[in-house]
Amino acid sequence: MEVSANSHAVQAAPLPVDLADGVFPAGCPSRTVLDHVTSKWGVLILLALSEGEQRWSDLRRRAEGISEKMLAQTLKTLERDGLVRRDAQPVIPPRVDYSLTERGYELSALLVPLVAWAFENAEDIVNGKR
Amino acid sequence: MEVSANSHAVQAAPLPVDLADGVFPAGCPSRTVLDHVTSKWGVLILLALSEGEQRWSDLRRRAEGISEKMLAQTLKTLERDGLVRRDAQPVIPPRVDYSLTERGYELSALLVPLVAWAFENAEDIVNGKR
DNA sequence: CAGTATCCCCAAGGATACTG
DNA sequence: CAGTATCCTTGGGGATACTG
Repeated sequence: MEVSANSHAVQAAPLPVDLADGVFPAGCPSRTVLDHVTSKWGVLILLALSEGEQRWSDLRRRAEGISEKMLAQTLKTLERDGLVRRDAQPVIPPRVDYSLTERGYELSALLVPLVAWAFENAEDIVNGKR
Repeated sequence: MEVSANSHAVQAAPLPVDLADGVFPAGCPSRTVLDHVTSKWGVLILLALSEGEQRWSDLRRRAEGISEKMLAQTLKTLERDGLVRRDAQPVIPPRVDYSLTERGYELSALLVPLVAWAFENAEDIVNGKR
């Protein structure tokens, strides 16, 4: 696997949002959105789609280990959130393409570095290396 | 609440990691790390700590809604992952400070924009606005 | 103050079968 | 192919009580 990223020490960025007390209020919409977006399968789907349009069966294969139920559920949630677009062709057998909306792309651009970081640091972390 | 961030359309960034088939292998360490880091409470704790050292009781208050059990569990996981440092003073009553390690800061620098984005888009998303 | 220890429950999510 | 429907289990996680 090829890896290329900025692994030089990043200094703590000042919070762009004022979260003085309470990182987020308990019932806050941001919590919900964050939960959708950072959900186990949500991240994987969003990431897969960041490489371009994919069919249901592609996504099933690429998000290795996902069940049909969870794929359907995750896609619906992301679609409702306006992050994923569903394009169903009226043909037989059916063909459905999933892709990111503009907002979805915006998000994936933030997700990609995070996932790349996880990928790069995974070994050290699970092995307890500092 | 004060907000300042780059909300102009971000174009799809090319994936820095080659994930040709399978976003991630099922048993992959990155999956584990990603799960820790993007867990419901993990994000909130990491974010709170990105503003500096905090005590147990601070964290409990700031991650509004968290139970003692989940706070303990989340902190332990993050500590094992080398993202959070625990500093216990041998005084009575006990005083324990939590802070980010260097790796933790590196991560939080990636998390902050994500959370900021969620915060900015939350309203539109839950209201179904495009 | 900073946690542990227990009990307990519900719903997230897997497996399987079926369908337009 | 692209899903839906159903059943069923497990463990995530809340509430509460206790402790050094």
